[in-house]
Amino acid sequence: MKLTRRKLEIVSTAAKLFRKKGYNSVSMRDLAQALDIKAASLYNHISSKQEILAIIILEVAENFTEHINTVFPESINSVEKLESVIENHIQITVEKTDALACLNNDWMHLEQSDLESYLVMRNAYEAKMRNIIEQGIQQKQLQDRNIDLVLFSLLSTLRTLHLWYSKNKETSPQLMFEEMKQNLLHGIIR
Amino acid sequence: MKLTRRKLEIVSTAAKLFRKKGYNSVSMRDLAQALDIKAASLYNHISSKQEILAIIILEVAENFTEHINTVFPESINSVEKLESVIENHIQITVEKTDALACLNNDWMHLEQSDLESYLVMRNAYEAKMRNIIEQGIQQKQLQDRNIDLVLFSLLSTLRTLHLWYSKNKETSPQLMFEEMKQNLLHGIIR
DNA sequence: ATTTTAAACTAACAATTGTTAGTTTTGTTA
DNA sequence: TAACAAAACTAACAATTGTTAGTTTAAAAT
Repeated sequence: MKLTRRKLEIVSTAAKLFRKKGYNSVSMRDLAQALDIKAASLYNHISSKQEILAIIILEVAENFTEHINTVFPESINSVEKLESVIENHIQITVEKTDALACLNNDWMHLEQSDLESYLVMRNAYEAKMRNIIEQGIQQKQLQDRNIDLVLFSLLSTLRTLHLWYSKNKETSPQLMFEEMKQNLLHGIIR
Repeated sequence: MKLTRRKLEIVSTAAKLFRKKGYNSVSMRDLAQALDIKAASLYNHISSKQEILAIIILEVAENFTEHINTVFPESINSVEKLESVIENHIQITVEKTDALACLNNDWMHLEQSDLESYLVMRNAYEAKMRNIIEQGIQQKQLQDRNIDLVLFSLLSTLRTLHLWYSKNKETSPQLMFEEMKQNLLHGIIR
């Protein structure tokens, strides 16, 4: 089934609902009501509830994958790479807030090959981030710390930034970028 | 209903399951099966599924509340206060991993007065953290940044540290504390 | 004007949900 | 041993779940 305009409406409405209550707490009747139609009518456009979740999550996951691949092979220094990653996370946070929240909260409800695809992408992403950090430590641009905890410190904040943004939508991406670069890379102590 | 030993077994088993799949994806039959009894037997010990969730979440929330109240009035400097908060988050992460994950993922499925209690505690906690950061900026111990984003940068990582810890259970709390203090307060750049 | 297509509808299904009622088993105390 | 309490059981309930079949309506193409 291809992505018609109506199907995209369904998917983005679903993302909004899934985000608030979680995939399993939103029934097809809830979703239909939000679109002012009956539940059965949804099946003219989508093949299953699962398909909706997969579309939402895999699209964002692919965005992350694409970006990390553009930044990875270049020989710019690792701090610039990290800045580019931060910028990308902010952009996705701003442009695809609901879908990003779904990815974070409901990825474990994906099934079979979709779950598989997601995990492959996530693992590859983290491995590449890890490489950037390792490179930074080797080149003495980053502090010599526990790599996994550095990686987690960065990603945990970047991945959940949508929680902050949804309550502060007036904030410009530029400001968020400058502030987060400081907080994450330089810390908060004077 | 008071907390007997059996009831605690039920609650902690539930926390483990809720954590993996989310509150609404764990049925009372799932929970019963994990305890090797029938679903109806659970009701000899608990009054509802909701009660289980409330016990899990409110207990952890009270732990955080108690700690921030011990650290708040003292006149130690704000960086030491932040270090104490970090230490407390790590301790709860290590000692109550499952319950903490439930709190993070499923608080929105609390109902009525339990949801109210949770939100009151969470708001109070964030307000006190905010005060500490404000004090730190005034006293020139912290960088003069967007306070809300500084607050979020700290809390987002501390709140989700259980995700890292559950895959790295051999790590000592001491090491985690030292590394996270560095990452969060001093940043990662050399 | 007629046909075709898209997208809604009603009605129903089988499965699963949290929970209750009433009963039996188990282990402890009188 | 008899009595009691704790904790399991079986059976069932009403509500909700995702989904299907078949039908009607509205819009677009011929």
